[in-house]
Amino acid sequence: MNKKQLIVKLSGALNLSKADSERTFDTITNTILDALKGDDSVKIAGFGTYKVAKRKARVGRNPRTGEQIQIAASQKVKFLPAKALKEVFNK
Amino acid sequence: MNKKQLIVKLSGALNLSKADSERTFDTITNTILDALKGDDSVKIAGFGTYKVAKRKARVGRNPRTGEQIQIAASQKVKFLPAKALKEVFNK
DNA sequence: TTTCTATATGCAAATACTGCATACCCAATT
DNA sequence: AATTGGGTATGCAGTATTTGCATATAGAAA
Repeated sequence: MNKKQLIVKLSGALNLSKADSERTFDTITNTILDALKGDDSVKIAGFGTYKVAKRKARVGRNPRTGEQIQIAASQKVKFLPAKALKEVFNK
Repeated sequence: MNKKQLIVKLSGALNLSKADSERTFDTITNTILDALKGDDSVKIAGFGTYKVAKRKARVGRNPRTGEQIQIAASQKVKFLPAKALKEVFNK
């Protein structure tokens, strides 16, 4: 399922036009992103938690040449599903 | 940041009451969940992809007792941030 | 049409995972 | 507004799993 199909579903569920649904959806993702930039975690009870995780620098490898490469430290967004979410998919 | 605080932000950005913002937000998370139950991935360009990942059964260990444990196969929801999302947090 | 994303490759190192108790913070109800 | 019940984080040990590097291509999405 891609974004367009999701928007169609949302449009029905929210009783909004597709354009409005998309605007709403984008606003929400942007708000979450902004929150993550300031704070470093966004907790949504019953769904999950978005966190910015720091990843240490380490030694990697160019899979094409096999040559070793130093990989810089970085940050990535992680999503930790809530308990309710795990249960939904394990019944 | 927790859900309540996020709702307040959304309320401002969407120009909706807090109650409506929360309803909208819950509708979206539920729609994503439903999509994940049917399909097994939801791709949102520019944000990320939610996937249901199957995890094989394996042998684990109770860290308290050291005793070996058989861990059943399970499924969990994974979120893979899009490229744009990684870049935001690595500048 | 033009941008975005998945895939595939080998391999080292980081990190997730498990049970469980405690502490904590949040959400909802009164 | 306050209390309470429930969801969530933390720490632990050791193994399993994931990650992420470069890069081109194919396929899908905007």
